[in-house]
Amino acid sequence: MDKREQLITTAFSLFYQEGVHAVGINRILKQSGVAKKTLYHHFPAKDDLVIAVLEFRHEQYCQWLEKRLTAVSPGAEGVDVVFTALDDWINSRDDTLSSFHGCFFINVSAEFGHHEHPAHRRCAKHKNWMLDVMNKQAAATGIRGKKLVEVAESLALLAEGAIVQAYVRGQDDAAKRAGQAARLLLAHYRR
Amino acid sequence: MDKREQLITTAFSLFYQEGVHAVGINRILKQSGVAKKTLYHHFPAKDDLVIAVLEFRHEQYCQWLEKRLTAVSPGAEGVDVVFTALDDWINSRDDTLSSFHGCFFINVSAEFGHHEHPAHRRCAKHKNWMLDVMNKQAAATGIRGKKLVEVAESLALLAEGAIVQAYVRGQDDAAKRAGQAARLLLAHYRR
DNA sequence: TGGTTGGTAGACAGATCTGTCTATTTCAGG
DNA sequence: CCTGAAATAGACAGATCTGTCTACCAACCA
Repeated sequence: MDKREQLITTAFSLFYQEGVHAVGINRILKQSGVAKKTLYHHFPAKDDLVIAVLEFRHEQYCQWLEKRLTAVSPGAEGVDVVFTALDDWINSRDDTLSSFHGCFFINVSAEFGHHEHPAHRRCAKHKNWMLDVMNKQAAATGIRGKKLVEVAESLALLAEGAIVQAYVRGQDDAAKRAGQAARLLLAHYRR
Repeated sequence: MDKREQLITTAFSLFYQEGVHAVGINRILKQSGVAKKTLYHHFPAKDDLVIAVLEFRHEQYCQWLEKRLTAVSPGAEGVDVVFTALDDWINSRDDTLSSFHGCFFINVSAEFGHHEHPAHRRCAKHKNWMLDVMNKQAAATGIRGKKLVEVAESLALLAEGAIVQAYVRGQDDAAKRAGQAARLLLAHYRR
């Protein structure tokens, strides 16, 4: 594996488990077996590594979810797939996305409070993508216009809430509950 | 104001805006005008100050929400009040809870990743309380048994999701959308 | 063959952070 | 009036963290 890639994956696993500010550069170097000079050859500063890690995780997450979505046709069934996927992730039944430690993007947002910070911005972009996924699925059920926006945002809200509840309270059936509510909402909007 | 209290409120405003790990003891001391010895007289270590700050915020938050809830009778109306309260908070129309920077408890959870850590535990406790509020409101509508658990958890999920979306994506109408979905869900469960 | 590129090991500078300690002050209660 | 508790300013120790720099190595390609 490329040294750059090695740094990113090691940094991700440490950042995800312990937080960005709690993990020093030296620990990443030691665990990845990469020299400090090499790190600073690839990244001007730690913050740039953080951005690269966010990019990496986003890519990983997209591929994971989209792969699961290809198994079914878009629409109500797709929405179900999203919530079962979340459920598998939360309960660590799917090892594609490491052991569950909440949403990496929410966690990083919390550490980089200011909205203008590139890291925070990158997190927002991930959440916009998630909303887009919900939008596509909802659109496939035939919902249109203002209702489409409403239902997509509500579905995204439920997904977000499930991840947070599962992380903070350790409630492992949060995604199942969210999926249930999602089905109800979707049925209502389809009338 | 008591020095201890002064430390806690100053620490809260800094922690809330910039994160716990990003704020050093010395900045809290400078801004609050309290001596270092005094801090360590009241708290054995920084972590203990963090716990005290969490306690303070929880108290503040409870009082804020419960005050707003006394204005109406519990039930569907109460649920509405919760979401309008969230909306006012997110859009900083209510200065009881400082300017909106997401949920302090979610943010702190993200920084103290391990579930066994006292700070993380304290955050879970806050979320349990929030669930309890939803439970009481839902119970007042006459819903009982398994359905009560389901609807209360779904409502909590929506509230959580709204706070996160508002924070990470800066979506300021998240609570309105969540309130809308909440009304739908509640109506469905009441049949 | 010789220059460029990517890599290694780790010393080092300089900042910062937590927590301790000294020496001094303020002030309320017995 | 005196004693003890609470507070002050800030030096200091010791750890840690980011980022720089030196000196060296190995591979590749022109």
